[in-house]
Amino acid sequence: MANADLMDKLVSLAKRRGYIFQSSEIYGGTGSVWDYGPLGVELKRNLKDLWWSAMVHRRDDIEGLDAAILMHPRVWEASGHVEGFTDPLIECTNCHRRFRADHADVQDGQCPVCGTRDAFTEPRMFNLMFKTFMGPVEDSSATVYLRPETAQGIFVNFLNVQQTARRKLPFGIAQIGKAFRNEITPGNFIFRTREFEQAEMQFFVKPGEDEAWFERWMDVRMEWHKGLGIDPKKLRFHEHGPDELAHYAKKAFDVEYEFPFGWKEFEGIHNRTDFDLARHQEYSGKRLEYIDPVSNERFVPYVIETSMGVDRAALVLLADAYREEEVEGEERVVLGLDPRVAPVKAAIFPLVKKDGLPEHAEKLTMELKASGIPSFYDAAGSIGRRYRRQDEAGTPWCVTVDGDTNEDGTVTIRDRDSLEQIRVASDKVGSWIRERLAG
RNA sequence: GCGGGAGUAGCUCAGUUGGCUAGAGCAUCAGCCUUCCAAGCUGAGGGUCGCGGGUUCGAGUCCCGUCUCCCGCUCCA
Repeated sequence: MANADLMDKLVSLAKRRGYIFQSSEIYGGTGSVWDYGPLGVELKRNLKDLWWSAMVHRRDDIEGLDAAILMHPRVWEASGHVEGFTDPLIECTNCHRRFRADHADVQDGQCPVCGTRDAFTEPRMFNLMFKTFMGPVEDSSATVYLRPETAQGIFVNFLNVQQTARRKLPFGIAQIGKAFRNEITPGNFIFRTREFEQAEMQFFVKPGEDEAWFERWMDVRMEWHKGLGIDPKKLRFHEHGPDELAHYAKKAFDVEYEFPFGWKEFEGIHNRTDFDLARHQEYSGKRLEYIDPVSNERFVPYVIETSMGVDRAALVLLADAYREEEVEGEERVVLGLDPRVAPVKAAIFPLVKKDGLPEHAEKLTMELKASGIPSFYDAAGSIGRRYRRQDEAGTPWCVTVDGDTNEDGTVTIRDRDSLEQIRVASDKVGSWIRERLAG
């Protein structure tokens, strides 16, 4: 399958099945903003819940946080985003390429691409931060930014969390939330969007221990991704060279996935050193030091950051799960999602619409839903058609109520991937599914 | 923002030099049929042809404007 086609098919399937819609579609759509539909929101929630479980609930060294999107404007001066996120760009009026005006290769007035001299436009400032106004009056004194990263909410709360949670180093603070960037070049579906969600963890360590923790978090995060069933051959690390490093980072590794449009980052692991805390200390005038309770040593901690793009990770799951295959001469489209992230866990069918089978199947559906297993009842069309619908939606198990159910109380559970069918007592379906979700 | 491409049903598209009430396949829904992998039959719903203006007896089609999307231009989660 051609890769370009794969993205088109993914976008199409995502819309057809209710995973992802373009924002404000009835008005013609809004570029690079997407809405998650009934199935998409479940996928994304499952993904975030798994992350939170792994990073917060199942660890004893990380606290959670949910900081506000709007922050004091000075935060972004301290963080370097007011300066670092503003690029003076010039454009060659001959070939229409754009360049950073402060880069050396355009200082002589010659376009490095087409060679035309003195054909540049005046520099224009592109700030990647969204601005809005705090309060009813649109006055510059009330200008605030939509956060371009969630991390700063963690840094400004470092002492609050450390003290209230009575934490000793090393420990981390985790948070999931929206961030906003006025990207010049958004695109590739939900890969680069102007509104996006991050799942971030900032791990505070003693300076000198940062290198070792960096390595450990690289391992932890890569193992986590593999644990979601993502094809290991399509996962790799990419180390940032000196030119690529963000203004806050001393060392950075990307977790990359081989998307249909190439290897691209969907999580970053950064050694942010003491840059952020030190800058906030400087700009706020407040001490942001950690005092070691044993040695009474004072220092500004170093920070190891793991920052996952939730939307990108969702795209990884979708792209990795998508496959087309043949079953008995017929083509089927399957979203082979891990059952833990699959929006619907079980679809319940009456084999035929008579003999009380629909009533039995509806009752079973409600019982499963009541027990917390997202389930879906479907009686429309042939059994094969219903299997195909669920394959495409990513549902791992289909449960069919048939004539034998009336005799012995068993139903057929059909596995999406192996296509194996087994008989299970109707009242044991819930526990059968729960076992597999846990394992 | 600049260059290029494109807007007709949920999706993929057709629609002649302007000319009947804008069509097809798939999908969806209802009914029939059907005892485990997209069978079949009958029927239904769904479109102000992106939007606005103009030319014309008549515009999906021609003209002008406008909006939006997609692709490319050191952006990073």
